[in-house]
Amino acid sequence: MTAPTRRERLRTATLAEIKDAARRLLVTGGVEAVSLRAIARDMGMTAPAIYRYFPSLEALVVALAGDLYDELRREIEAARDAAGADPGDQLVEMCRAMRRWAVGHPAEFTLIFGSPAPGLREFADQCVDPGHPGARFGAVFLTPFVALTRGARLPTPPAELLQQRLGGHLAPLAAKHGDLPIQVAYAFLSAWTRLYGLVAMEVFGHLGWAVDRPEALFETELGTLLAQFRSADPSPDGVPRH
Amino acid sequence: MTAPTRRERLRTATLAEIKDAARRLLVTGGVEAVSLRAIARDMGMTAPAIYRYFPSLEALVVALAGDLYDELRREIEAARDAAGADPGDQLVEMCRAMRRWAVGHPAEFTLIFGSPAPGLREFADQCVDPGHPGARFGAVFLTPFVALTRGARLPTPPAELLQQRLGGHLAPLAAKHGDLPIQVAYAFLSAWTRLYGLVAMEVFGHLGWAVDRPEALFETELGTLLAQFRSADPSPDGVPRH
DNA sequence: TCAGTAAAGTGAACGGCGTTAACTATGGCA
DNA sequence: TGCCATAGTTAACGCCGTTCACTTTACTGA
Repeated sequence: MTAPTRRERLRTATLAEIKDAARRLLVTGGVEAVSLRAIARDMGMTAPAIYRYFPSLEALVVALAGDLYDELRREIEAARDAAGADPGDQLVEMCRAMRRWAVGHPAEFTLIFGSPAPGLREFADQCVDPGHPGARFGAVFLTPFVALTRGARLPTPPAELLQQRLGGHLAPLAAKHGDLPIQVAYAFLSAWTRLYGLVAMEVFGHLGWAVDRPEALFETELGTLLAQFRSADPSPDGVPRH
Repeated sequence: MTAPTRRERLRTATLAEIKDAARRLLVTGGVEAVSLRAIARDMGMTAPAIYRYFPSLEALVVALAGDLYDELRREIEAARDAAGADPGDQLVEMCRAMRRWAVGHPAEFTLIFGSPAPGLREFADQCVDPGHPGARFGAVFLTPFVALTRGARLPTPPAELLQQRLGGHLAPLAAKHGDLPIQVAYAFLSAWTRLYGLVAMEVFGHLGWAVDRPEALFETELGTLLAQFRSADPSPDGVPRH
């Protein structure tokens, strides 16, 4: 690990400046406002110069998306670390941090979790690789979820039924976490899609027809969701009651 | 209601042709492939001519989105009508029709349910108006859901708690369906966000890290979802509790 | 029937975009 | 000192939405 040369320092500084400008444009005008010419204008440069740093606008946007995954993950890790030792508390605070970040950074959330802009479809597909920023993001949720559900009777169909219906189709997940019981895997997926659906609908403006303060719905849903998984309250027959 | 003149007939025909071409471009290249010039090329026209029919490209895309809502609604109504009289069966088939349409028409689904393209944010906001295509779409689900949950003990927090947490924030929904018990309203919203999350994640490619056949997950989730609402466990007097 | 008019469509132009190609300046190294 | 990879420039091509001035076409009323 030798010290970076002057050239290298300049290069990484310019690279960061490009991504900063791109982020600024993303925030103020959405992904369609991110253009090479606008970035270059912001930096006092000309557009073709950016091709020394990224092979295309799409590649730049993909790199930005990777950074955003990492930023969101760090945010959620911080919420987890501030929540104490109970995995249920940790998950609640992580979900809240997720929504808080999404609502506070709608353009960024849209970029990584919305309908994929050109080039981001491939980025999402590569998420099976454990080193992918999205995969590392997801793994953060999995650990406390496993701890929470350990020993709990999960509100899912019985394992045999899941195995029959779903067993052969969880290959991507099993490749990374082969030791996951199928009930836990299914419960995790179910919870994740619920969380995603709620947050995404709010950020995309698809809840306005029903709710005028989505946070209230989120908190309610978070409460019922967690109640289903708390090991203190195992439901006797798999159907949650209140 | 007089017969349409020849001019009017030509006009509506051209209008339909424009939307057809736009739809074709949407399907093959996503919303960013829909351009006035490409549409005009497809029709053997020049781009400015389209301004006789739409004030802008955005307006054209919004009109297309409205048509798509109607198309999806008709598809789902057909599935309901083919499912017999049981509201549970109806809902299952409607959800399946929803996913089938979404997976079969990813670009169209993305346009109306994805992160909003320019101009579609406002379109989504106007969804509070009952005449809005999106509102009419949603209403189709509500009717059998209310029938299904009538007399059932819903797997939600008790009505008092919901009233306290959520009561004041369902104004948009209450404006159209003021007679809806809060437990039913909340259960409907919860179920809808679950369905949305699952289908959207599949269509947007955000499930590839976990599942290689999303339909299996969808069917499993649909089963557990419906099991929660089937009136197999009605309150003793057949009257909804709230 | 025919003049007048409103609608439909054209062509040129403006400024924006991604991208490529040819070219210039410059920092770092043998 | 001389070389050369690197970073940056300008010019250009072909897209794009949109506007404007213009022409063509179809309908209407006297």
